[in-house]
Amino acid sequence: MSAGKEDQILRSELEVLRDYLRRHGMRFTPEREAICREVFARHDHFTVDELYLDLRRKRRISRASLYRTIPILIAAGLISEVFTDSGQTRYEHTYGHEHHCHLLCLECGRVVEFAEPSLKQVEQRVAREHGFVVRGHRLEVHGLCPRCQGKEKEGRGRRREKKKT
Amino acid sequence: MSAGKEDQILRSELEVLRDYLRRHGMRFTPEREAICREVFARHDHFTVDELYLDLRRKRRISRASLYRTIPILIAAGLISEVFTDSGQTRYEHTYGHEHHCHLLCLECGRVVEFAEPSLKQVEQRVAREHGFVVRGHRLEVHGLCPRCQGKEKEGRGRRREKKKT
DNA sequence: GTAATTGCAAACCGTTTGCAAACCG
DNA sequence: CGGTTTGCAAACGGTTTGCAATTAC
Repeated sequence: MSAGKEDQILRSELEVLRDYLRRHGMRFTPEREAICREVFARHDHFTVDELYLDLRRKRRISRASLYRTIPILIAAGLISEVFTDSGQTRYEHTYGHEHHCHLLCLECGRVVEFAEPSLKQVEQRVAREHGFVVRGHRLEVHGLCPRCQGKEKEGRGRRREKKKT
Repeated sequence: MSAGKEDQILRSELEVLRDYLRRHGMRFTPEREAICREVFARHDHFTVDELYLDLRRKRRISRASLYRTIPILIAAGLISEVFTDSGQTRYEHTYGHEHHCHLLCLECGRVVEFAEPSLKQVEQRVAREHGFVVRGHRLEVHGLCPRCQGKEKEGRGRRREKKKT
């Protein structure tokens, strides 16, 4: 991703967004600004619906705007999809942060972030070998967290939970 | 995963399935057998629907049986989810195969598999540091394949295609 | 002014589920 | 036989989309 360039002044996420929009003939609207602010205000792995409910408390906004804005934030290098959890995609803001990987508990869904610098070299090697230009990577390590070891259900993993209305 | 244990006689996937089912008080039905065979007959990253359409040509089967059987095959260590592509989950059979990672073209969806033995150590280190028991990992490297470099649309990636009926 | 964007509601589509009939052990 | 599994069709739920009204530039 384009983040994490050290020795370089970091523009604010809003500037990045504004620039991206301008360069693409798109408009910098209050909705897009609010969504971007909200995304950088939280420091978790959020779903579109969580974002929607929080934003909704502060202003008028529709889910459609969220669904239409998320891909823009991704293309602008501000956020990325981190993983899919019971059918819903989870995102995190990445602009200005070191790249990191995720350790996931298969039983309870707990997430631990960790750095793995060696993956940069893996990226390079693979890209060279296959003629790709690399844009990024995603590493998930799956396992059982301390609390969930032993009480393992020997089953088919977490089921999708019913929506809590 | 439980695959890839060298110096050990490899049971056939059907035996593995039969054992798993018996140990769990479930039945070895012709449907489950057919699904398992089909999964090991193909060597690609398939969606449930692709599997369904192919199986359908050979025998009577319902989508529901597929959706109910896939989690069993996963729990039995025969297949795994590889990635999500325009909203659909793609799987591959993994039993009896060395673990590998995937290099994905963001533009056309092309997939290249590659081995990365060093990830075993990464798994171990992270697991130790956080007290997890590791079950496996998934590494995706994202980029542009040779054909798609340059013609890059500077956009929001591939859109979900309409179903081809 | 005018093309882009928003909100709404309906459509979409992959997946899950209730139920009666079929069937494995 | 009895509890599992199947197929069907309907339900679910996250995401996308058509459209008229609104708005950034």
